[in-house]
Amino acid sequence: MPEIPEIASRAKEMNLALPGKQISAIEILQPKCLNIPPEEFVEALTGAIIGLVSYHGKWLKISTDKGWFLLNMGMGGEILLSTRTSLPAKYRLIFDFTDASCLSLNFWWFGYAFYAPLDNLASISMIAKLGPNVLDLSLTEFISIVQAQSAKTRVKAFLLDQSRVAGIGNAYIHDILFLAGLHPLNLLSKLTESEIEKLYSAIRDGLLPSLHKGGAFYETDLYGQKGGFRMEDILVGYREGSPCPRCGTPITKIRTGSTSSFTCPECQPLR
DNA sequence: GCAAATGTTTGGCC
DNA sequence: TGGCCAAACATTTG
Repeated sequence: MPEIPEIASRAKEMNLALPGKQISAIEILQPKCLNIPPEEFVEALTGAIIGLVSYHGKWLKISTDKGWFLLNMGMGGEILLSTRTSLPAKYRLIFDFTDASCLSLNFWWFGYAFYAPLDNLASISMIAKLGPNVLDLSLTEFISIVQAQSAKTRVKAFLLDQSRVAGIGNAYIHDILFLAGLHPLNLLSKLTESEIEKLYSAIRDGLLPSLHKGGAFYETDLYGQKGGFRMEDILVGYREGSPCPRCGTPITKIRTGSTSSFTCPECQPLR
């Protein structure tokens, strides 16, 4: 489940390894994940020289001198930098470089690999509609975004809405809400100023430890190494029945709309 | 062996 | 507008 910690880590690794490499060939095994016909995609990026890599929300943005290569890993997968002789068992897309290295991509369910012209990143609506990267916001900016939401917006729905703040997904959100002491279904409009500040801090405290460890254990880096953020580092997420780290009450798994949430019923009361 | 659940995102319906 | 469902169809768990 690639969210900010994994995406930002991958962007950093790619930035150290990819700039300057020239794409010599592109192999597409799953055309469905593209935004344009495979022939056009190959034509657009073959020969391109890679520039800086950045991220916006859950999207990786790889710049090249021939346009943007945009990647959304969906519900998880691998981005591996290796050679043709050591490819992973499964992949859906391979970029070969002129130095004989190659970047293979796999995602195990949904995922997108898009192309956008250099001067028209906005043509990709999925990216154009994204809100600011959640870790880039100042407290003041965060407060004004929160206050701009409608009266009926629930805390969890807000945090997951990529058009408001980008980068939080349904994995790290469990610990973020726990750290903030908020039930996922509480109304955003009922939060006091100090609760909004606490939520702001909780977002950082919930994401930064994993970011600093290269992402979660269930995702791998460009070289196949697992992330350093382990199950033991998770506070309440996926820990149904375990004691709450603060009060000892068993953590419960509840249904919140079409997603699940893990919460401490004592520390995160529904209001 | 089968059913259910799983990180994403969009679009359609009420 | 929000909530809910279905759709893209892989892989793991009970």
